[in-house]
Amino acid sequence: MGVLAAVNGFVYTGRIGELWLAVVVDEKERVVSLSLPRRSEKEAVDEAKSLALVPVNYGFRSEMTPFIRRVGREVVEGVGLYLKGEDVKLEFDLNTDGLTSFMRRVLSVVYVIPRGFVACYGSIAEVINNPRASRAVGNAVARNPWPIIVPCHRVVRSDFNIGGYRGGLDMKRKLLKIEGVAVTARGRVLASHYLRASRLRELVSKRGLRFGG
DNA sequence: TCGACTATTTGTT
DNA sequence: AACAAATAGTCGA
Repeated sequence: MGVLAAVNGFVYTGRIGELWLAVVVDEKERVVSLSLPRRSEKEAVDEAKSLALVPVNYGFRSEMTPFIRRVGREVVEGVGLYLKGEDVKLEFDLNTDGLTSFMRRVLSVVYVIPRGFVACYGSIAEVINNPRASRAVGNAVARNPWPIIVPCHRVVRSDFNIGGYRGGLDMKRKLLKIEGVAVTARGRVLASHYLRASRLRELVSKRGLRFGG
């Protein structure tokens, strides 16, 4: 009964080493959502489905077209290479229909945080001209349907604690380490990796709003 | 310096 | 009305 029309889609699953990744791909070959690498296939599937912001009528795997299957495979392979430390560009066609305007602004900023850098929730709030909305930013980032592709693991707390992560703090630490961001034993990132709001704003004006505003 | 705690704050369900 | 991956402040050890 939602305002949003449902789309037809499929869950593609694949292995990354011992782990599983699930990707929801719609009929137009756009990525609706993906899971983080999980220990079981079911866990990954459940997470990917729960992160989808668009209502999806899921079809059987046997009904997947080769094109849809290819998108799923490319996402899994891309994330797999990423976790191996390769500097791959994770650029995919995304279904952004379910994003609220606030999430669009927040994720647009998160999208431009470069590899090897972090920014805090408050800085993002500042950049979207809503300086006191840091907590709401956390709320929005927590529902990011495309973890790793939209690098929400690069968002940390203003006191340099790394903050929370849907995929677990170990995963967040691992991702940051892969990108060359040092995390101390106490779970702090070094200030040298920290992007100030002014620099973040410059990056946004250069790269544009990936998800609109 | 560090934790524990408080008031304040905003978008979403 | 309640929640969340927050923040800035205080206080005591």
